[in-house]
Amino acid sequence: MKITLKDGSVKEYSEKKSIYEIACDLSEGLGRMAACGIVDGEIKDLRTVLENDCNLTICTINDPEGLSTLRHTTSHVLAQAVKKLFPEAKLAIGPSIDEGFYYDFDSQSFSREDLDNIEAEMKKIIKDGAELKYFELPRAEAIKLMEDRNEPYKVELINDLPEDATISFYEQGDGFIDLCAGPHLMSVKNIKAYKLISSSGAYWRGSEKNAMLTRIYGTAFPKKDELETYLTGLADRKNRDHNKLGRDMELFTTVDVIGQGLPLLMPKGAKIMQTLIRWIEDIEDNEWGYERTKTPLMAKPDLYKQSQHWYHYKDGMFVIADPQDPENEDKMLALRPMTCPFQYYVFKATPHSYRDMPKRYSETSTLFRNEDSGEMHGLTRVRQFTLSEGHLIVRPDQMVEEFKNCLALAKYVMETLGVQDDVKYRLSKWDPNNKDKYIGEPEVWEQTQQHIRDILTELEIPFYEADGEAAFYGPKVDINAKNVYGKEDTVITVQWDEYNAELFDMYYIDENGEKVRPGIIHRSSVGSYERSLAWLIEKYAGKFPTWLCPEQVRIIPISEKYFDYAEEVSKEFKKNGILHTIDKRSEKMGFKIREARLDRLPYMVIVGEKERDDRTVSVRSRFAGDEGVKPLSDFINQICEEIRTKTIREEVPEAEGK
RNA sequence: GCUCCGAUAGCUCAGUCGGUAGAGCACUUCACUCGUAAUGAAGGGGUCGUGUGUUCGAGUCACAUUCGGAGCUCCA
Repeated sequence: MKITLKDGSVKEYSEKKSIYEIACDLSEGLGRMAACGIVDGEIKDLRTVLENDCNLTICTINDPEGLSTLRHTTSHVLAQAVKKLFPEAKLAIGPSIDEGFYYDFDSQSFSREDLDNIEAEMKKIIKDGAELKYFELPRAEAIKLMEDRNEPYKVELINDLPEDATISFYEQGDGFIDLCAGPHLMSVKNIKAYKLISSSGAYWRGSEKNAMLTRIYGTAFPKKDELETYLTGLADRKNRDHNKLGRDMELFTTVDVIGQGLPLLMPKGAKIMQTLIRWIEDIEDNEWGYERTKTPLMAKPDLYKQSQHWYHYKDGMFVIADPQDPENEDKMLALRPMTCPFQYYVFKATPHSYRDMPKRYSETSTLFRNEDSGEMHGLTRVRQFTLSEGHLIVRPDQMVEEFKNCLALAKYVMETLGVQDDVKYRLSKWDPNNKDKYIGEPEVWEQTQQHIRDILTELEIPFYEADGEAAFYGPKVDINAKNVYGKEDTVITVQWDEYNAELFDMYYIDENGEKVRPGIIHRSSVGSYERSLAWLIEKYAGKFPTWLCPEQVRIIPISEKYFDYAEEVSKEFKKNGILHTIDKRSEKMGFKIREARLDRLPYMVIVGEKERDDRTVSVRSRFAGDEGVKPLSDFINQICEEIRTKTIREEVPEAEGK
């Protein structure tokens, strides 16, 4: 057989050989480092025996495929260690994931101390350096083996495998056997750097109807220093956690008697949000053709019944009963969980000619959703939030163009905020296997999904597709960003809706005087302001671009002798809309500078005798350190320009401090 | 909603075997009037998240509850 290698060279063998044997044949080092193979594009275990001509890439633990093999094998070592220390634990599954691996057990929960003990046990196992042995069994024997070993979850997994599936196992060390499709390293001795990160609960097979298992998360790397780098990075990332930093910086707080998911924005956080809201409202109305609406925060249930939300999300709504007549549904009100139907009724209030289309409505809209108690997180998932929520009522021939415009607005907003490279676009589709969750016809879903696919392709926006992520009335583009914990949040969404115009009997009059159903685009431009603020805190680690800072300059008088001049400077700043304070505390300048730095201020101006006499300021910034003495008017021009253009100046890290 | 962890001064945290609460920073006052990352001194501040129980006695033990955190599940 002829084996074509990655570099294009061809190796010929007269008899069949395993990938491992070929790796060893190529070089002893490669044999030692090999983790898995890619045969004609498919990832294969090293033990796979090749008989026919094929393309073969041999991956080491330094390749992405090899790294996940390493992690997968580490998860087996973890399972072996857990079985040794906690023989009662039942094995569930243990795959490699993005940044490591996990293994689920049906067992007691594990404390940090338990994890440390398990890690120590893993060390012993690795030191023993067992080989992993691969074997296959017919279904009945496989089930028997797992039943004998009292592993009910494995039995269930085998039972659910398709008729023709190969049922494979790996055995290592003193009789540890796991049902597993592989691939795996040849031996556990190649595991050099690993760490158990945390333990938590996870549902068996990802369904809340099933038992809660105990999951252990861990990670593994080819080398110790790579592991160290990862762990340090993990800690650094958590230092940016908006939920910690936002509280430290006095942007928001929570109060137990106010309730879960109801953060209070403090003056600095509220100022940032005000800056964002004013900006978005201005550009939407003045540059992107939107009209503003202001609609009620609550409505009768009838409205949500008409929109179908009542039937899909009643449990997630705050319903207010009439105190005089609490049982009477006709007198109830529900706080709005979205603005869609309110803006539909704005559209319906007047007749519309085809000439006046599209109508683009936007509202800075406060919404209420009764999220389950475990779902709330900082500012990213809350029970009351504010969305730049818009609905475009569009002629069918305008849908594609307007959808593109919505994506363009989202892109412009992200570019201005400097976050455009941190997002992934997702085409969120319906789930053809779960039709109850969605309204409408399969053909319409397929068609609209294809429209969106075409648009993204034409705009050359990289995207991925996901089933079951659509809104119940239509597919959407979700723009997602990772938070510091590596979880994806949807920050902006643009949705294609073919159904609500029908539900709400919306129409416009075409050139023949006929009533025509419009299409609807649901969209946001920064998404939820709370979530966007969280995103920005984490993106900039609290060091916001100047235009967003709640305090842009701090005036630092060298002593109280210069307070008068500081006030004069302050007056000039105020005239120019520059957000600032004067630090009048009886402290040394060095102390005040240190505090201003720790407060992450973009600018400090120091005023003393020289500055007062010359009407100058001595400027120190987060970006360039000591910027020297400038005429006051020059500094004002400079910072006003920076704020007006929303410039994101590059940070120059200073040697000292945090 | 589920599993687990946590809550002590404004913040970060210590508090041993159950014996009546402690540090640093912050805050207030006073002195100093200062030139690019911490001036010095004095002082105030806590019914230990809340409730119930065990106990002669609870920050410490038990139960409940609220809030916070991680993960799972969910997210119009």
